[in-house]
Amino acid sequence: MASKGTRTRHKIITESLQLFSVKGYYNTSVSDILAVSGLTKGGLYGHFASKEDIWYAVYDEAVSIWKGIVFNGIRNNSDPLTRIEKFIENDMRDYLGADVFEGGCFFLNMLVELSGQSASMSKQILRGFVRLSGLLRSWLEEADQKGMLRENLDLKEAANFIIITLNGAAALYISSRDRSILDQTVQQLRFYISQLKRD
Amino acid sequence: MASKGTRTRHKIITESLQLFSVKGYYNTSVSDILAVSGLTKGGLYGHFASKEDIWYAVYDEAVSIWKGIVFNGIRNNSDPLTRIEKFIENDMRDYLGADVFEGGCFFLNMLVELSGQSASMSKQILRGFVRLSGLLRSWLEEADQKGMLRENLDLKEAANFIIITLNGAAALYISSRDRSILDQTVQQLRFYISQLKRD
DNA sequence: TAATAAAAAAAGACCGGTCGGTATATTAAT
DNA sequence: ATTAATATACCGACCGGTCTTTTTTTATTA
Repeated sequence: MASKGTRTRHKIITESLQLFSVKGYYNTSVSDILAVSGLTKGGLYGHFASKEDIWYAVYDEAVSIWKGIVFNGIRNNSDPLTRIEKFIENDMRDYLGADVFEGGCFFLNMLVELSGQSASMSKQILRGFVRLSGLLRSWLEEADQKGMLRENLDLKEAANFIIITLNGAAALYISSRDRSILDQTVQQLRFYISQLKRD
Repeated sequence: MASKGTRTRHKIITESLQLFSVKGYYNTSVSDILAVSGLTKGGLYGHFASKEDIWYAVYDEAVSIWKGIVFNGIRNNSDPLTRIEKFIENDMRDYLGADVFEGGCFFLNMLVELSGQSASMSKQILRGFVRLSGLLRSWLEEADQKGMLRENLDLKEAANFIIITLNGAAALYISSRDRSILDQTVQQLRFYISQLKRD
C-alpha cells in the first residue's frame, strides 16, 4: 500500500483537478483546495511548493485520465479512419459526455484561461494538442498510403480541423450542457471524414 | 459632443473589454481597471454599481464591435452560401486575425471562464451564440429553398457545426497565435460547405 | 462674454475579508 | 526513535465595495 503521504498527495491532485475544471485556476483558491481535501495550509504545502506546482501535477493526472478514455479499444484496430472515428466518439461520449471532469474539458478550459496569463502553463497544454494533432495526422497518412483518401488533401490541416472541432464542441457543451451537441459533432465529423475518402 | 461622464464611461468600457479579453473576468481586478483608465475608486463606482455591471456593458460593446466586422459586405449579397463563407472569412481574418481584442475572441474566452461560475453571465453569451446559429441556419434554409443543397441535410446541425468550428479555431489561435490556424479553418470550412452542395 | 450657482464627476481614505505563502510546533506513521 | 505528515498562527498584499469631501463640468444668468 502506498504511504500516507502518497495517498494524500494524490487526493489533493484529483480534488484540485475537479475544482480547476469547474472554477478555473485563478478563481480556485488554495483555501478551496483545503476545504475539499480536509487539510490545513501546513499539510498542503508539505506536499506542494506552490499553487502552480499543484497545477502541473493536476495537468499530468488529467492527461492520464483522458488517455485512458479516448484510446480505449483503438490500438488494436487496423483501419486508421475507423480509429479516428472511434477516438472522436470516445472523446465526445465517454470523456465529455460522461462528465469525467465536472467543468467539462479540463484542457480547453485551462487553455483559454491561461493563454496570455501564464506562458509556461499554456504552452504545456498547447504542446499536448500539437502532439495529438501529430498522432491524428499519422493516422491520416496511414490511410493515405493505403489509398483510402482523395488526392491533394492537406492532412496536417485535416488533423488540426478535427481537434479544432472537438474543442469547439467542448466550449458549447460546458455552457449549454446539451448532450445533443456532442452527438451532432460526432455526426458532422463522421460526414467530414467520409468526404475525405476516395469515391 | 457627449458629456464628460458619457465619454469616461465609454473609456472604462473599452479598456475593461481589453483587460477582460486578456486576463479574464475574475483575474482582472477593479484596480487593474483603475490603472488603465486613470481613475480612482470613487470615480469608477460613480459610473458602475459593481464589477459585474461593468462586464454587462463590456459584453454589449463587444457584440457591437464584432457585428460591425463580421457582417461587413454581407447583407447586400444575394447568394446565401457566399454570405456564410464571407462571414467566416470576416470572423477569422478581420476579427480574430486582426486582434481586435488583445486576448482573442472575447466571447469564447468569457464563455469558458464563466460557465459553471456565473449562470447569468454565461447564459448571456450562450444566448448570443444561439441567435447566431439561428441566423446561419436561416441562410442555409434559404440556400436549400433555392435548390442549392443536398437532400436530407440537418441544417440546424450544420449551423451549429460552423459555430463550433469557429470557436475551436479561436481557442487554438489564442494559445498559439499562429495565424495559419485561421487560414486553415477558412479553407476547411469552405471545403465543408462545398460538400453540402448538390452535385 | 464673463460671472455664478447647481449638478455631475472624481478623489481619497477606509471597510472587512481573502489572497498565496511561511515558520514553527505538534502529532502520527513507520 | 526517527521521520514524515499535519496543525496553527501569522505575514503583507490585495480583493470588491462604500462613504464623504473636493474638484470640475455644465447650464444659467448678467
